[in-house]
Amino acid sequence: MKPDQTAALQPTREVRRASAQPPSTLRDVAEAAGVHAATASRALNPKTRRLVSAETARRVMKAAETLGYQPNPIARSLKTSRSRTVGLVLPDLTNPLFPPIVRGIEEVLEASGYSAWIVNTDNDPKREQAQIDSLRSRQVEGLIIATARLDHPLLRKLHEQGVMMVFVNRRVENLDVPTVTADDATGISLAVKHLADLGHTRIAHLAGPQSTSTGVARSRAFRHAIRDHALEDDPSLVVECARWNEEDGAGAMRELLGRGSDFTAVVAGNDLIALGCYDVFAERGISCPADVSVVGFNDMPFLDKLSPPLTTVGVPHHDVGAEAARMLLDCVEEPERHPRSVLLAVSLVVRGSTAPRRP
Amino acid sequence: MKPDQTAALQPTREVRRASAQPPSTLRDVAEAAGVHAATASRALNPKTRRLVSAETARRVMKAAETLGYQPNPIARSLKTSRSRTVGLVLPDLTNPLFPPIVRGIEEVLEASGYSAWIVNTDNDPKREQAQIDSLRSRQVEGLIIATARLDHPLLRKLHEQGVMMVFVNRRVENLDVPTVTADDATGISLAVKHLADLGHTRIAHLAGPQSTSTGVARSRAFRHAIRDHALEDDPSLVVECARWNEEDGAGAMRELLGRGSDFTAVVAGNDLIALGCYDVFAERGISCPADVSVVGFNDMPFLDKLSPPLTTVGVPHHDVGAEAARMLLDCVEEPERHPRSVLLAVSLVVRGSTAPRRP
DNA sequence: GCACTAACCGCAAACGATTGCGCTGGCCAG
DNA sequence: CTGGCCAGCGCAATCGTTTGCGGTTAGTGC
Repeated sequence: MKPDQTAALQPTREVRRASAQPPSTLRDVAEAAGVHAATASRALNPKTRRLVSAETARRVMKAAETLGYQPNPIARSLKTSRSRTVGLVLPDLTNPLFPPIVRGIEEVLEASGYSAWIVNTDNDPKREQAQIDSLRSRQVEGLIIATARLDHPLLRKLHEQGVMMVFVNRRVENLDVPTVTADDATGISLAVKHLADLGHTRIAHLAGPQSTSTGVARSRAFRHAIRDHALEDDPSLVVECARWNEEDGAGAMRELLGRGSDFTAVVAGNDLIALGCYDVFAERGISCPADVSVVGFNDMPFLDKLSPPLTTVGVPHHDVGAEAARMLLDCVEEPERHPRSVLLAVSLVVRGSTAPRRP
Repeated sequence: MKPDQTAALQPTREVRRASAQPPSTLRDVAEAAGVHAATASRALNPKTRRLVSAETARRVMKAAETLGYQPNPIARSLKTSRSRTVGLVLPDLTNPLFPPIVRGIEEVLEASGYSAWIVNTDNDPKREQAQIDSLRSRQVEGLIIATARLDHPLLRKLHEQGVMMVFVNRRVENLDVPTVTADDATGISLAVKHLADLGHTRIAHLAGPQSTSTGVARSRAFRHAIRDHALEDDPSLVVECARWNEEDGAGAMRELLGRGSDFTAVVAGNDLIALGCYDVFAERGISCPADVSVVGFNDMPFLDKLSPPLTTVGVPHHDVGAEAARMLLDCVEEPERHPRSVLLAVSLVVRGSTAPRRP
């Protein structure tokens, strides 16, 4: 090991290019202002500034300004065990559902001087454990979790340990953690009403995983809506997908067709499941919406360009993220506050995949 | 300020829930093994393990094991000014092009014990500057940059300062920085050949921003391909988009139609620009591919479900990311190595948006 | 003129790891 | 028997901040 005192980004390549002088430290500022580092620290922090005289505060701040001083977050974290950082735990960034949420989160975090560490779990509990461990060792001050399952021992344990968390989209059973979700129930109800208004009476449901709160909320809402509109309540018309993706959506649709019970419309657990239906329709020469109407859930990007454009339930992803971030920051600021949860309003986005029932 | 020595994630809420004992430190391990912290440090690090006797090394490692010791990355970074972290600078995570690249990057980083910090710049130089500053202050060991413009003073300066970087998708003019891109030239050439084979002779090009290397590479390749196939080389058939998005794609298509020069096919700078064309076609009752064929670039997700499914050139996004990460790690490991660049092979993905020219 | 207080500021100890250097003891050669 | 060497380990400094505590100064009341 040769001694290498250069900062991380300064390469060891010998006398490489222009100087790149090392960033100035608090000591530099203090020296420039003719005070002790401790005083400089207090002068720079608004919360402690009243502990130093106005005059020295001014001098220190000017020195910091001219030196272009930027506090070293690493050193600060080490001392304070805070990091102005939160962890963001996603199943898979590749799902177009998440980027808008991420943007919403980052927007409000940034306004408060925080930032987010994004990790993917691929729905693998081992990975999830490892990623969360890694986040915690980096001193994140809280977690925004998008991977919750109804039965989720890891999250339960974290909560017992007092880890600050908020859930997005899904929640854990009997766990009193702030959650922000779309209003699944009215979303589904809007969808069913829309189909009922179009004359459909035998409506199928490709439910999301019943291991997730969202999956059960939506399928429960589906049953209720069916009864409310006095439509045909046939258990053989609902099939569950093991995962929220196209593949399982397609599988469920094949299963449904295989059962032979007829239907003229389907409400899918989410947009990806709906896309799975599209695949099967293409396979089997079924026409949408002529033969069967489909409605999705989420209104993920580019659905309007599909063939046919997918009718779906629009949820304000950006707001979901923003709200979650706000709640997490609230928790961090005043941990005693009782957890609230918020339900965001949704709206039906009618496009081309739904049509009146063929007479 | 009340004294708060609890770790970041342990709440101040009084005696909240189960204990959540503080994570064990190197000293704890050392004590348990009956050695000094320095020795424990050496024993735990494979590179320095030969400095301690095999026996003590064993004892220390066992102690670490039973205590569940996890080194504190913050403290380590502070001391070593390394972080096992790289920065990932994107224009906008919401662009479906990026998530697969991100996954590729994370995959190889993870294998080497690194992880990535993702930031968005929204194509705003101020934000870019701020975000990169923030990354650097967090001691990232290198940057993967997806926001390069041909003329990019900030990146040029960073390179002069010796900051480790690799570019993805785009490069900076006259800057000798490792880059991984798709093979734009053959991609465009495949597209043009495909259209020529279908009988098209007047082919338009909606070029990407000429401020980006990718934009100029693709439009240059377009001109060459046109000449190679002896097609009509009419300057009024190419219009430039200011940004790589649907909106500007639509604008460019309107401009093109406004010019009145006729054409039967268009190769778009990327998929989003192509989607912009779809919008305008819908507006004006133009039929694709009957009236005009369209080919995109990138093969972003879900294009196969569009109406019509978009013919495009497929680029291995995941590999782009993986390769970039590998190169960055190489740079970090041996900074003297001369920068290589890699060009990844592309392939034409023929779908429904291209058809033989109408007689 | 003295005691007392408040306002300011510096000292030094942390936070948890890494690392140059120096000390110890055992071993071997002369 | 002595000197030298080396392996193995501990000491202490260090990274850049934050913060409890104690010391100095000036100001006030009597």
